[in-house]
Amino acid sequence: MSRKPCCVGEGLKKGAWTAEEDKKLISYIHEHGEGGWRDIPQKAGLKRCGKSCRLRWTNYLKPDIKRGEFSYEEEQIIIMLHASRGNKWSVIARHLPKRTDNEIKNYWNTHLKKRLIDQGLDPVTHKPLSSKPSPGTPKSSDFQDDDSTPSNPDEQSQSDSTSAKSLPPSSSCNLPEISSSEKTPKNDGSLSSKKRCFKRSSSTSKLLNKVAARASSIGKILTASMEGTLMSSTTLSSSLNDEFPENSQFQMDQFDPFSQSSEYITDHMKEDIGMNIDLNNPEYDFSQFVEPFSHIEGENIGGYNQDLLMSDVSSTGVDEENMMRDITSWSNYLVDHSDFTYDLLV
DNA sequence: AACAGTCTCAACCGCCTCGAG
DNA sequence: TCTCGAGGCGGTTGAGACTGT
Repeated sequence: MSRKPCCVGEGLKKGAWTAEEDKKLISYIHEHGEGGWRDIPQKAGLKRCGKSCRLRWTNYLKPDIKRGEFSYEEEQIIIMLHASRGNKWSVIARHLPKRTDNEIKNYWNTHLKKRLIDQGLDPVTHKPLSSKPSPGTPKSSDFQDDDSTPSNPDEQSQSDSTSAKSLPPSSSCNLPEISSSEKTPKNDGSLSSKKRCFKRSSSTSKLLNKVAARASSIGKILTASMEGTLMSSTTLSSSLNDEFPENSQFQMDQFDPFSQSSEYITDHMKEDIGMNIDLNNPEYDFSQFVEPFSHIEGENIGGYNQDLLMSDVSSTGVDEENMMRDITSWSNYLVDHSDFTYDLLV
């Protein structure tokens, strides 16, 4: 069955939108609301097709869209979700409110994908590109075996995405602690950029462990969410965006970067928030863990709640178990192979 | 300063899904 | 059940910006 293109029409304009066109579209939607895209161009006095209007609105003009550089947490969420879902940009976008699927897709293609390649990882499978195992390749015991099933059997190219052998990407060059003056997005992934980012400094180990701790935190939250033990609708971001307190266990002088386990770090995260909890206890009510964070005022990039995750998981038919294996392995990897992570990138 | 090569990302294209009739 | 159309989705393109020589 063939269908005529939706945007065929005499005199329809293409290409970049002008400020005048934007103004017309915004004005019309403010007055009449979204929907009925096919009729909008005529009613709004635009020589565009309805589809173009919808895209312009949803991707750029909508008032609650967040623009600009992606935060570290956003990057990690994208990478992890991509590892388990593949190029399901709209699914990934649901976990990053205020970001559009188009923006995430672009960011992946121009930044994150290249970074994975630079690190010797296949951006599709998240496995090493070369058959020869690299010195820091995680021990096989760090990852589950290959009985994982594709997250989406329809996508052969993604068939390995959920493999628990997936190597965790280390996006260390985008660590939030890198000063903004040093962080030149243009050069992400370039050798010079890497060298700049990874001068062996006193903060390197600290940063790597922060990465691992945060990854671990994300993993725990996702785990709890999928298990249904994440009771509150607290946000992920509030637990992740804030720097560790000054007296945190992540202070450099107390830190042995190569002997930490994710459990160690998680334990000290718990100390940081002043709670005595057992995250490894399957009976543990995870809401108690995230509760303190939910009181932190301010940012909310997440809106990363249980309902969202569960609806996402159920709608995509992802293998939750394998996804969590990946996340856990990913965070463990960063801790257990922090020396390799460093060497790889320098 | 000029040119060529590279990068970024807004926008487009075509297919898919879903709901209404 | 089938058809049709609106909206959604992911892949791709290309203009403009940027960088290197």
